[in-house]
Amino acid sequence: MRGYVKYAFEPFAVTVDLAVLTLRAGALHVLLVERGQEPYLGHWALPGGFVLPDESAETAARRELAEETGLADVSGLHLEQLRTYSEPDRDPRMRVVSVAFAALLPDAPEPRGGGDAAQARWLPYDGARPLAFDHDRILADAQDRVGAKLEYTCLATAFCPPEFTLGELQQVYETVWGTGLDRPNFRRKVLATPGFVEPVPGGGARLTGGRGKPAALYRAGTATTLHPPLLRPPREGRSA
Amino acid sequence: MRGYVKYAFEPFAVTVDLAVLTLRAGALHVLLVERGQEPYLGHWALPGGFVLPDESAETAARRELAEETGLADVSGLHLEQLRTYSEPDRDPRMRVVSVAFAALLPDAPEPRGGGDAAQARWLPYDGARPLAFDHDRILADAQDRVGAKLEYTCLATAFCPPEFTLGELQQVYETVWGTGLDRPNFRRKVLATPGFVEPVPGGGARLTGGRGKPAALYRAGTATTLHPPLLRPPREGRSA
DNA sequence: CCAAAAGTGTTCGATTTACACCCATGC
DNA sequence: GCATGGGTGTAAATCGAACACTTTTGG
Repeated sequence: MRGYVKYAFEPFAVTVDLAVLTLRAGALHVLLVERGQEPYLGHWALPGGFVLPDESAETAARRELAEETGLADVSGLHLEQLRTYSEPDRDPRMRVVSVAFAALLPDAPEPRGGGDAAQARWLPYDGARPLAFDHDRILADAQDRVGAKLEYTCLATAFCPPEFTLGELQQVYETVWGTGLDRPNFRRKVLATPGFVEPVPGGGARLTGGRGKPAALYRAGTATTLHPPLLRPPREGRSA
Repeated sequence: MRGYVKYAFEPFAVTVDLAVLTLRAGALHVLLVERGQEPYLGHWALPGGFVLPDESAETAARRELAEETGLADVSGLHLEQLRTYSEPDRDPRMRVVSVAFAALLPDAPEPRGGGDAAQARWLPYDGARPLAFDHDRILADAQDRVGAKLEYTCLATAFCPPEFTLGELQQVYETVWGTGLDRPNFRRKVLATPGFVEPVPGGGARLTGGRGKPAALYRAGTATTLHPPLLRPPREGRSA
């Protein structure tokens, strides 16, 4: 039956592509690199690269994440496999199967070009289209997935620094979903979910808008799923 | 930067693995093949095979599904990418990256060995462990995913024949979740979701248990997501 | 004092749950 | 008749959206 002889089948190159998302100035931003060669010369693309012979896709993704962001420690960042893109014609040069990942960053230091020659930059989520290859699709899939997971997981804290206010957490939801939320109700839902957030021991507080009452600080809790879920407000235009 | 020269990097074999699930006699069953060679000789494994040079992983998965089940038409079956498994040591012979899929079947005809030599068989979900390679993990991931998607999508109808009763639909939920559901409430929730199911035009009915009132027949509707979701009853043992 | 942001309380209606009850069929 | 499974009704509890209100800060 299945011949496992090396090279009996056309070999595939296996790469990872990263949709690295963060929040800057209240807007969703993506880490992109400008292509310096054909095809898609001059287009923006998702950062990524080959999976090395002794790496899993996850390992390769975290290595690329460190290289492209220039961050010293990426071990705490949220990195999650999205899906694999394997259309035969997705790279015109050869057969490339790409495992796509979504990564979520709390703050957004301007990336320092790491090992790679191409400089990476943060761009607004809606800017810079069309991207190279099928990266528009990958990026859209990443945003879909993240938006959906905010509903029933504690993923939102991955966008926040180690200590954050409930207002900042709410902004994550509002920015990714593109909707407004009622602050009192949001607060209650979050605090009613055990393990979602926990108050910082000292009971610290921080001034957010320069004015107003300082907000209490929280840390991410240990829970990973949300019961009950924090559902997106239903889009208008129901077929009632 | 990235050298795209063929064979500049160790090539990977790319395969698909299928977790084909169905309901038989009120229990979840999986399609498995018995391995006829080392490694894992004699162990059960998920069906699967190589992605051919001109195929996407999705195309390869549907081809394998047809071959292994022996079904004439697999075009209507639910097939969904799960994730990709790429640990360097997952196959002791060579580097194999596998894109895993979950497939859902309504009924369970005993598989006729298709193009492949190894005979495929339906086994109860909990039987036949441990499976070959990392297939235990893949299968567990498939069940997790399916169980979760029942909550907020119309996926349950993928386990049902073209015409089904609400009792049968409820059994899908109960079997996959391993819990009991209140029939009157289940019925109302399903019917209150527009596009989940629609009554069969003639208004047919079918006797289910040999006794009792014949149940009305429904078809799968056009909706794909459930609003509001049909949440799993919370496991006992909350930290109240 | 005013504006702004955090935090608390309260109301009202929708949704969920739990259970009682009626209907149609085979034996 | 009675067991079995389908289908309807309903009251109580719960949840969630909406919004008024108080608190704490900077100007």
